Amino acid sequence: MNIGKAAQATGVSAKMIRYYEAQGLIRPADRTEGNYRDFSERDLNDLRFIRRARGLGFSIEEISRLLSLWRDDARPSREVKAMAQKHLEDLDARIREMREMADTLRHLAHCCAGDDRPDCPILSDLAGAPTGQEQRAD
Amino acid sequence: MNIGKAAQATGVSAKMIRYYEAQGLIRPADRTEGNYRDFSERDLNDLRFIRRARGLGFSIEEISRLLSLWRDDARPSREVKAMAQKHLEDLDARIREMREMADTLRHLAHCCAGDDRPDCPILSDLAGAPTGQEQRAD
DNA sequence: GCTAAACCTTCCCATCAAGGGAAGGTCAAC
DNA sequence: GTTGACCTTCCCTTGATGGGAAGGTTTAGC
Repeated sequence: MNIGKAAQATGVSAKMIRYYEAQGLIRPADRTEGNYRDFSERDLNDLRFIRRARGLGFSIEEISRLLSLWRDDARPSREVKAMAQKHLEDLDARIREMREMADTLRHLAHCCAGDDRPDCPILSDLAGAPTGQEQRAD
Repeated sequence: MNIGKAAQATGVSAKMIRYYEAQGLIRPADRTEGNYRDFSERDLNDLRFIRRARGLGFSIEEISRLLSLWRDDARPSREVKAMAQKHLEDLDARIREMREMADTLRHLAHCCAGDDRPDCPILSDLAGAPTGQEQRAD
């Protein structure tokens, strides 16, 4: 199966398949006489695994490790769980940060008249005016 | 005030100050005889504005527009509010995505024994096994 | 069996906001 | 007047992804 069909079958773009190969995430695909990549069913399964792991926000490096664990029949599930929990902490931290941004912004936008006049609490906040809502150093 | 002092005074690194200047976000700073950048109080205020706007997640391009509005005494606050709301939508969308990832991952990690045995619902999910929790195409 | 289109290959470039580091010029303290 | 701390510009790297060029291969139509 050539790269275009493999891309269609897995939902991973041809570009990204080549990139994953270059990064050593997947083994180099077989080649046809004409030097076209030739993907096996197993290759497709790896690509689908990668697509799902990307969908959960794992980095290429983390996915590389997850693939090794997946292929290792003697893996301790402890290791997989530890990776998941570490990634979960990262996600939660980033969500928290973004929620703080969003909450601040929501408050400021709510306080802004949004009309023809220039007075704007959003700009006042960015300019450093105290509002009772700015982030304090804890 | 030279770039090091300006960086300290504003919380924006010297690297980033030069970058913002190169990107046209701030006007080119004055120069001393020795070709050092020389920042005025007004420059510092611009840098602080940028730092706060970055803290709310605005992109360089958006900040460029916000700075123009800030400097324009005749701005309609409507424009600022519209920018804030657009950015807020982006933030909320990204938060939603990440929360879906985190929730899925939390469930999978919760279901994983995390011991010496190889059985692992996290890997099973990534490998495509149905779990009742995977994301469906709506 | 030829031709054109569709596909593949590699290689380089861009994104975005930041940092690293080299080579060389300037300034300040002692 | 030397030394060390600072500044300057320039280029490279990050991470995951896409764009596009130049050129080779395969396939479908005739």
